[in-house]
Amino acid sequence: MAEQKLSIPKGYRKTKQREAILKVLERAEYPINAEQIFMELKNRGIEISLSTIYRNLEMLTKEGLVVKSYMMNEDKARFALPDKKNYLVCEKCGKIVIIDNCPFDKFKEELIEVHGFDITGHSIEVYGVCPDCQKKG
Amino acid sequence: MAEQKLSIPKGYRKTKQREAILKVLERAEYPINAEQIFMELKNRGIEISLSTIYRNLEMLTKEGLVVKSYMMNEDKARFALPDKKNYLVCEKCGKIVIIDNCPFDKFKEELIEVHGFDITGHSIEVYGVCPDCQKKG
DNA sequence: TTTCAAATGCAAACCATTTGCAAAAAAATC
DNA sequence: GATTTTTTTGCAAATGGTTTGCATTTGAAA
Ligand SMILES: [Mn+2]
Ligand SMILES: [Mn+2]
Ligand SMILES: [Zn+2]
Ligand SMILES: [Zn+2]
Repeated sequence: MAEQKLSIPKGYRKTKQREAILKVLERAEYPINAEQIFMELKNRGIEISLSTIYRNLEMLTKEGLVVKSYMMNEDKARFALPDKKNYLVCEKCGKIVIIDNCPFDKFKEELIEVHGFDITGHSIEVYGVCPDCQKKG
Repeated sequence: MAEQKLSIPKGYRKTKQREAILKVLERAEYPINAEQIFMELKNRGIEISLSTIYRNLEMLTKEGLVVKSYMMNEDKARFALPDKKNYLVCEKCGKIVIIDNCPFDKFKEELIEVHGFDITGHSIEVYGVCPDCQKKG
């Protein structure tokens, strides 16, 4: 179950900004937004602009290395590595807890047992290709 | 399995705009955004402003009558009645199909069987109160 | 009715995100 | 390793969904 090291996708140049963003996402424990990445890098003394962060997040998302998501009562997008895309959010304090095993293989009761959350709701989005589009190739 | 008619929450006034918004949400087959509600009402000759729509959607969401969500590659929020908050989205054409039974009680395979989608991914968000906050009351 | 808080419409403000463009940096080529 | 080519970056300005201030209208209580 070793963490596979992330690398910049083929066809894209290796820049210190790009690598720094990936490193922050790797170390993050849950989805974070562009501004948080910006701050984290600023704290580490790494020069970067917000637009560069946005441009890279867009690229990484398009390439499938990163997953974009939105949370209730937030108007900013969050980004995370795919293994951190399913999570529990506390309505009160905003605490985020990653769900390690795919929720599709579990039940609500089990989530309650494992995390101790009092679950009040959830939202699920499933992506795929509909029958019509499958036919159209 | 009769659809329970939506009504304006206690403490809020009954206005034609408020009722019109609720009616649009009731008739909608899947989550829609503020602009779509605006257009729908305009087509029906109902006078309303976008800000009134936003203000009401915020109130309805806060009161739990409506659920807000975001979709991939869209920078607008969508709103729907709670029974339409779980759905399948086609990555190719954007078609939205409501998942009638709580996905937590099903498996991916069943979704494939029922809807014929080729499922490529999903994201799940669970809301609740964490153990710490439960203790704090 | 009269009264008054709540709701609306309009325009302006907000703010996360995007974009144009010139300069800087990376990879390719010589 | 210098030169050329292409990508990437930074900055500032633009974008666009959403929010907000305020004067006016409306709902419902009295
Ligand atoms: Mn459900
Ligand atoms: Mn926006
Ligand atoms: Zn909490
Ligand atoms: Zn499709």
